[in-house]
Amino acid sequence: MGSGKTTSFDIAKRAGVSQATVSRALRNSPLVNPETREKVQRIAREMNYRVDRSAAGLRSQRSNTIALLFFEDPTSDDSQINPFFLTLLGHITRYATRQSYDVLVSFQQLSDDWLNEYVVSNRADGIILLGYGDYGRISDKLQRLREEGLPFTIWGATVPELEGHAIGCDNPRGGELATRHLLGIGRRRVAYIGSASDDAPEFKLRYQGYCRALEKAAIEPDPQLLMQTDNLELSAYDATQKLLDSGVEFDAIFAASDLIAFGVIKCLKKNNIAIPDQVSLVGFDDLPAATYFSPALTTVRQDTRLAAHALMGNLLKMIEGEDVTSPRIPISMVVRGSCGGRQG
Amino acid sequence: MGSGKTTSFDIAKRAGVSQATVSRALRNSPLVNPETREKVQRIAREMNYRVDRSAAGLRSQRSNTIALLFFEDPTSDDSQINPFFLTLLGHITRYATRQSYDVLVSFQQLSDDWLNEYVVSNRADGIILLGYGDYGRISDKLQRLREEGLPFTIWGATVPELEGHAIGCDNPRGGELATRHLLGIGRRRVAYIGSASDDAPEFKLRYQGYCRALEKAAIEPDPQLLMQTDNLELSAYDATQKLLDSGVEFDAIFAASDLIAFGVIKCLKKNNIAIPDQVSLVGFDDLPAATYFSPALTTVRQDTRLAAHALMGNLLKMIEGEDVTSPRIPISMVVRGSCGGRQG
DNA sequence: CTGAAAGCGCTTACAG
DNA sequence: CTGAAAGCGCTTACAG
Repeated sequence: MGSGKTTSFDIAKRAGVSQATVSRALRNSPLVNPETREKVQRIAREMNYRVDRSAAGLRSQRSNTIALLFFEDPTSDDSQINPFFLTLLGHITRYATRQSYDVLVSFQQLSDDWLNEYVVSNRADGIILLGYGDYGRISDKLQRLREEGLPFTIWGATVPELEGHAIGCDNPRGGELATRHLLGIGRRRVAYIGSASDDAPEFKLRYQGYCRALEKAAIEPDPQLLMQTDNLELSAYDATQKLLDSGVEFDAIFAASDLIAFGVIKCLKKNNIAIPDQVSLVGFDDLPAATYFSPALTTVRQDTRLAAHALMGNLLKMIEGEDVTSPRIPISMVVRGSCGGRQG
Repeated sequence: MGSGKTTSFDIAKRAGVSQATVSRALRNSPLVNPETREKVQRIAREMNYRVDRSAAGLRSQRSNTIALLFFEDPTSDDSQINPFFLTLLGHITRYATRQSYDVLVSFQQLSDDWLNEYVVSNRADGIILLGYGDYGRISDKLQRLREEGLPFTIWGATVPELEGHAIGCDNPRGGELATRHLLGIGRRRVAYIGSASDDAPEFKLRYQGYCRALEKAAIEPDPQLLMQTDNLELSAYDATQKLLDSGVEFDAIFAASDLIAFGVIKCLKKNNIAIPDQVSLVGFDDLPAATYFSPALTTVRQDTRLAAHALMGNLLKMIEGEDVTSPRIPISMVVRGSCGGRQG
């Protein structure tokens, strides 16, 4: 037995072939004779042999690993990850496993040097970036990554500069659908709670969709009905309170995300404002928790499974050196009780 | 410049030292002269150099990576991961980063061969197992891992056979606290919804705590008030309906987890049973979503940060060959509106 | 279809 | 404190 770990040489000796043949057989190379392959694989199984990933990675210059980086808002405490990205994590990981890729997970600050940290060190063949962040601050980095040809995809607004890299849903249409739904049940004073700035492109696009729906209904967007907030439940709670305190009248709210909608609901309840009787509400994301409230939250669903597959699919193509384009991830309205109207 | 990637030899040439010295300097070896170290590190920074992880891993036989394996219930669809473990994921990942470890995430079936897959292949130096599973089916595997000396920790009941490996909270005390709280506000017919079988040791322990609290109050546990269900919202919904249909009277429910409590709430609401007026409810875990319901859920909180640190801390000790013991993770009651009584 | 050989880029005894 | 050398366990031209 010896004391060392089992290597491909041990398998080779036992199988009566060369070590190179063992390597080929285990990787199902078509070069190797089927019978030889079977024999080698059987012996490898019997000896509980596993290819050493470090050795394979060093020689082939491929880690067969992708890094999944979550951007953290430094303002949020460290306990909560945005549930939307967590759903993505599940789909991405399963998809990766099916493609024989490992997934490395890490939380990063926007300012960190993840650019080199992962790909240059051969820890990962490519990276997926997740998180609503201050895009302005990372766009330089993304351009550099792009120029250096490092494979990466990112969840966000599908801007032309990041064609193929950026994957997102049709945010303007989502915003328009949500707002049109509120108008369709007779609401006229629809507030928007969420970001509408360049720092958060996807939210800005949702806001633009909101404006478009209003304009199509011949309603002028009222700046007093725009309450900017970042994507946190607590911030949304405060923003809602501010809207209430302003005394501006409104009969509906389009929350730019479900997380924001949750903060809105808590604040309206606190102020004894009835949903949907006094105020109708639509969110965005369709988090599992959207059904926990009474009434349950009407929201815009993004297809997270397709999103995950696009993020991984494009990344793997880039790793293979293929060309990619940015798909638009489908969205759909999920009507529950928080709007009232036709659905009661 | 050349076309190849930057290696430690390139740094060595530029710094006028040997490649071995570069290696030492970058790893902050005390063997190297401070000035030499500074110089080497500066040049490495300038050249954007990163140590190749595969090469380092191959040579040192250390991956500096831990694998985080989630057991999936094959019955659940692939979208939802138990939020409790997701919280653990966050804490574990951050802790690992601070210790310069990478975290590999994967979803596994209980039956998979993760035993060899990760550690033997040198993909990870140790593994953390997460998931309420059918312990009976993996206890053999865990014993084998243990005998082979492969480093692993697991979230679960702290049984003597897995001393040091298993990390869990004081489940019996949690069950007892929850039940005592319900008795304290005057409830006498307390149902238990959740598993009470050997397949799910932590839930069984919570059930035992429930029984103990009842017995201390001179109440005989009523088998009719025990509704077994696995740890899914939908299953819990069905179990609650079954309890209702049975016609057995009850004035309180101890749900073995928050996820189960969520299913209970939905079912009680559907049946127009008022919480807490007609039925008081306590959960277990204190998921973020516990505050989304009206009334908010009273529950038993587990300190997930300490849990994560214990899982990682013990694992790292095992990797270093040190001895470990299983700590008990602290719990506490979080009283919200779902019980009524003193807190209203 | 198979084998002998080279070499991926490090870390770590060993020697000084 | 530093350097020359070995070697970790593979994959992959190259030759047959």
